[in-house]
Parts: sequence; structure tokens; C-alpha cells
Amino acid sequence: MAHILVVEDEPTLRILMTRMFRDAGYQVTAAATGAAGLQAALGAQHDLVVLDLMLPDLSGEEVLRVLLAARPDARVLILSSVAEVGRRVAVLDRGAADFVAKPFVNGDLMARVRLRIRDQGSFATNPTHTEVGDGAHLDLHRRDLVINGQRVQLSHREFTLMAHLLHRRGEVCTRQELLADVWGIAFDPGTNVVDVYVGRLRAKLASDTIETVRNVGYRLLAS
Amino acid sequence: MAHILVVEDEPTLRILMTRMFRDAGYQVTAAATGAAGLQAALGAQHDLVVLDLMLPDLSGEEVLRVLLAARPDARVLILSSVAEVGRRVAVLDRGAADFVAKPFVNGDLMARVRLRIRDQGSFATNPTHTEVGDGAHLDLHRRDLVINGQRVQLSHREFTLMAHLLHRRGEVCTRQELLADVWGIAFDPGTNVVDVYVGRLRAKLASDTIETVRNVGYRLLAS
DNA sequence: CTGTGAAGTGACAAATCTGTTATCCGGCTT
DNA sequence: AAGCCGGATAACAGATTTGTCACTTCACAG
Repeated sequence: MAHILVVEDEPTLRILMTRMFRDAGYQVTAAATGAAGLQAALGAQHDLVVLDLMLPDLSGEEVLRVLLAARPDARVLILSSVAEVGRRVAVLDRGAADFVAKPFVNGDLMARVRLRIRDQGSFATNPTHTEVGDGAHLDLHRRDLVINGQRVQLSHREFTLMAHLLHRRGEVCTRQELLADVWGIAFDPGTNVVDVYVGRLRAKLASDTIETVRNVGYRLLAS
Repeated sequence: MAHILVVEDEPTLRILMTRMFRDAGYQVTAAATGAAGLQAALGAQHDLVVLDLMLPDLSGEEVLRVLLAARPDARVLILSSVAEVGRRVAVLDRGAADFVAKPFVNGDLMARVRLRIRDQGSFATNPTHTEVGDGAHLDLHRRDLVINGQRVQLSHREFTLMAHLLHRRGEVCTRQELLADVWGIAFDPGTNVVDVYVGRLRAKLASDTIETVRNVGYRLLAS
């Protein structure tokens, strides 16, 4: 049975949601503060976290950031007053799964919750996150990179290149190798796409993450 | 220890490769005909199949097609004379992992083999193929769809939409639902992107795969 | 210090992707 | 039969992605 964590400071709403989800057949844990919510979220695996943006202690954004840094595969549904709708894009960018504005129609929220949980269920069997040491994860679905809590949007090529470098982190990858594996080009010398794309990656990362090995190729720093 | 299957009719070359791979520490199975190779490939799990394009009985393309239809996650390295380099794009499109032209430098082939095997090793821990009933698979890395042996290139959006439909195959998905889940649009009515993208998918698939449910939404045929 | 070749960078053009709009089609209702 | 409505489709424009090229910067050898 799916397990939902509700983080909401307003008692009425918290109790309402708890009852509603429970009635729908979910197992529910509720938290009234950001700190308590974070503790619960980190302590156990939840299928969905319903998180209010406006909390007494920590800001919802903060909770979201910390939570996703620790569990990049967590699904978080952000709940927020219409006045804060402007933050919508921001939190979705940060990795939230969905955003619902308060006040909401019960059925509407319920539908959203069901949707997000079902989703996770079917995808969860094939993990979409490739763990790659320290704080780095590749998110196959979003095609982006989570590196120490920061979510970096990558293009298709950038992603493939990054994936390859990550798999061999610490080892040197020759241009030839990268051309063959990332671009599928077997022979052709006489292009500097690799250089260009390494440059583009560096621009999106801490620029000292990818090291140049003169006359050979590139290497991603081991950690 | 990784297991390689070599399918090559010319005895000298077959023995040479067998010895080379064995010396490199791999377990090797060799087959001299397409039929024998196919049988071996379907009978056991290999980490890499090295396949000659020019075989006495079946064409290499044929072997590749049948093999990938049955095991879409198989890694196949195509070996072929320079004269056939024109087929390169075609076989890579069909899902081959790599292409090496004959005659080749031993070390070169060895490097390619190592690369493809290592690759598979690291990705294999997180399966990149989502099985979805009958002959359909979603390949998260290539962002494409394998449907009864045919590999269909999809754009990012098309892929996400297709993934959603596949997850719910047989059930109807409302436009709203698709908008929310695939596009992340919560409210906005007044767009027909969904219709447009369903159209684009239909153009790439057997056009009767996606069914219209009037006044409701779309449904992917159950099988 | 200087010359040479390797690597980095900015600008650009082509290709692709995305979403909108306008129009067309086909079935249903009246 | 005519009108209407939901859905299909073609064409388009803007955005993004991709790879190339020319030029700059940098590291090392002499």
C-alpha cells in the first residue's frame, strides 16, 4: 500500500488531508513543521510527500532542497496559496513533481495525488536514477544531472557525454572514445565537437570538474 | 566474467578472435553460421555479440533484426568489410551497439569490445529498458521505442507521452491528465498540443495503435 | 623568449523540436 | 440536408540544439 507524508502546519487542513488520503486507502504520516516533516521524509521511504510551501519554521523550498539532495528520487507535491503561484516554476524546476494551489477542490487534489503515486509505482520498478558516487545522480527521465543538490538541465548530447564521463570518473577518456561512444562516430578525425561540448558542460558545472589531459582527452575528477 | 558470442564464418578470423578474447579474460562462444549464432544468442545471455555482416546462410542484418526483436537489450557489435561501410548507419539505426570495419587492427577491435562490455556492465545495474507487455520496450538511453522489432526514434515529448500511454495501456487517458502529467500544465484549457502530439505518434506507429475516445481522451490498445 | 600545436571560445547556420493557429473532415443532431 | 462540434492535420514561427569554423589563449619545447 502506498505511503503518503503530509507536511502542513494548519491543523484543519492537515487533518482534512490525512482523513481524505486515508479514506482513499493510503497509509498517511502527518507532520506540522518543516523540521518534523524533513525528519519523517528522511527516516522512511514515502511514495509521495505533500508539502506546504508556507511553514512556520523552515520554508518549503528549503525542505524541498534538502529532501531532494538526500533522495533525488522523492516525489514531492507542492501545496501553496494562489498568492505564491509565482513560485510554481521555481519549485518544479527544483525537482518537485507537481504543484497545486490552495484553496483546492478535494477531488482535484486527490486526482493529482493518485496520478503521481501511480506514476512512481510503474517507473519505480526500473530505477531512473543512476547513482554515481558522491552527490551526483543522473535522472534518466528528466534528462538532467543532480549534483550536490543542484539540478542542472542538460541537452541530450550533454547528458550522454556527462553520463559517459561519470561512468569512467577518474579515468581518462580519449576524444576518439568519446566520439565513438557518445556521437557514434567511428573514424572521422577533424572535428572539435568534443571540445565544444566539454566546454558547454564546464559552463554548467563547477568549471574544475572536468580535467583536461593534454594530448589525450578528458577526465572527470574522481570525487 | 563477461561472455562474448562470436558469429563469423571465416575460420581463420573466427579462431583469431576467439583466442584474442579468451586471452583477454572473456568467456567466448563461437558460431560459424547465422543460424547457429542466432540459436546461441537466443539460448544464453551474452554480454556482447560480435556479428559478421556477411554470412553464408542468413544475412547479418537478418540475424540482428531477429535477435533484437527477441532481446532488445542485447549489445551487438557489427563486423563488416569496408566495402559495406554504407550499411553502417542502417545497422546502428536498427540498434547495433557499434560497427567495426574489416580489416581491423586487433587492438582497435579489442578496445571497442572492452568499451561496449564495460558500458553494459555499468548501465545494466539500472535497467534502461522498460518492458511494457507484448513487443514494446522503452529505451531510456536512446529515448526511443522498440515495437515488434522496429526501432522508432522519438523526440523528448513524444517519448514522455508514449511512456504515459504505455503505462496505462488499455485505459483511457483524458487530455487533462496527459496535459498534467506529460506537459506539467495544471489548469490551462485551450490548447490542442495533446491532439497534435498524438497525431505525431500515430504517424510514427501503426496508426491504429492509439484509439480516440470521443469527448474523453485517448487510449493505447491493450495489445 | 618565441614558435608551434593543442585546447578554449564566440558566433553562426542548419536541423530539430515545440506549441499555436487555421483549416479540413466526419459523425451527430436538428 | 444543414449546421455544429470534436478531432485530425498542415503550415508556421519561435526556441533549442547541434556541429562547424575562425580566432584566441595556453602550455610546452627549443
